[in-house]
Amino acid sequence: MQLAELSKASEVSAASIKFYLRSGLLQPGARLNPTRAAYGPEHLQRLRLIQGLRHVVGLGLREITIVVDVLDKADGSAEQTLELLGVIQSTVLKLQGPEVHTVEGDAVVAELGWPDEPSEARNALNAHLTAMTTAGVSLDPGTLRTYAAAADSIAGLNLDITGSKPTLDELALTAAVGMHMHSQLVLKMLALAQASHAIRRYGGRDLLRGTEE
Amino acid sequence: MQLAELSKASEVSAASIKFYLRSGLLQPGARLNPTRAAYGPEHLQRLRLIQGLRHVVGLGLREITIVVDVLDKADGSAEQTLELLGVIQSTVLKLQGPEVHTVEGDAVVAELGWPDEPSEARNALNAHLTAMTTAGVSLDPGTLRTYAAAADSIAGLNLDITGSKPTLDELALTAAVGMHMHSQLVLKMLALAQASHAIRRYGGRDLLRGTEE
DNA sequence: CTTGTAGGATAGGAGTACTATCCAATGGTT
DNA sequence: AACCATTGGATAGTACTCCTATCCTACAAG
Repeated sequence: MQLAELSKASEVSAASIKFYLRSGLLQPGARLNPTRAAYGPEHLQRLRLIQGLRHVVGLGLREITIVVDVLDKADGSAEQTLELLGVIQSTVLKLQGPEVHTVEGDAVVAELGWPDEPSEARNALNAHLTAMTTAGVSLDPGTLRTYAAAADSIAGLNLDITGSKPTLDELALTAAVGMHMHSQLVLKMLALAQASHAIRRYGGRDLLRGTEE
Repeated sequence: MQLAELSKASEVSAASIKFYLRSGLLQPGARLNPTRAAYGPEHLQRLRLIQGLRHVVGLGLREITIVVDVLDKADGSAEQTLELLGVIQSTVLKLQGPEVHTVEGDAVVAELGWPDEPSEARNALNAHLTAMTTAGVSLDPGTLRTYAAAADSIAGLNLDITGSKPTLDELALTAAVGMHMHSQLVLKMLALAQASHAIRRYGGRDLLRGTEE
């Protein structure tokens, strides 16, 4: 498979593929001669990963680069898979900061029997809980526990699916897209709940059809 | 309050305030004479709304413009408050599309006794459920119901807080920030859950501390 | 009457993600 | 063996967003 074919198969323009090659997002193909290179299915998969992270999850190229760099170093061992998931999480969460602790966060971890170890994700949760309190966004412990329980079951399912020996690219994509989709689902659910409560409270009829500009 | 003071109070540079004025995000101040204008608390609040939508929720200026345009037309009546909430939701959800229906979505609405009316939010939920199915992201009905119940209680609290006659700017900010914060909370919870499951499964110790590049 | 700051307008800059163009080498076709 | 479209590599340019810097004039306080 050469560039033009790869472009057609992936629905990414040849110019963009070249750009990704230059940016290091895509590994160079096997060189056939000084002016030709062959690409394989792994390149197609990588392009799918890039497109998914870019357009579904909404990551920037710099963040995607971080993920693919780990992918390119990984060999599929358990350790590296774990590290990969960690990097994906850090990247999707877009967070790095000092270690933070919250009683609520620790309570959730203890309650669900999650391993009590520091991680980027745990820190992100604690930092976010702090931020929510600071911003004055209400959150009762029951809701937090509800989220945690839901997350617990989803995470199990997610890893089950991705556990059937997919490529690391697929694992990465599934993990990132899954987290993002669920998070967005909650956003939409909240909007609908808010709309529903608002209709009850303010008693509108069909005022929520949107902007009819 | 003149420009310099407003800038100091809001922590937004004078140049940016001028830019927002030009963009119509901020109403012009009361003109004292051809080269001077006075700004009031409402301008400060508007700036806080802009900053929150911009940097917390991550909206673009075009989207923020849509929200403030509605705010500037609204008078605080129930109808307009409802419309405002609808616009905020449409904007935060970044969605417009054809009407979609899903059995799961309808089931949730029926189950929680939400008003069975079409809305942007409801459509967004249905569209998203469809997208999740298409993307192969697993979601069992129990989890969906869990989210819905959580959203239901949060929405109630949210409107209670915002119900104590705040300004419309505050209402808008609270609604948008609240939705976004909860959605991000779930994202972080999912990451932590996934990390925890992965540690159990792949048996790492402290491999999730992140990218130690 | 001077001087400094406000406010307005215009242009410029930084970041991101491509996209278009050019070019020499090549390989398939004739 | 000659030809010509294509490939891949490199460079520069584009489109968009969100500001930021500069310049200018008027006015208000001293």
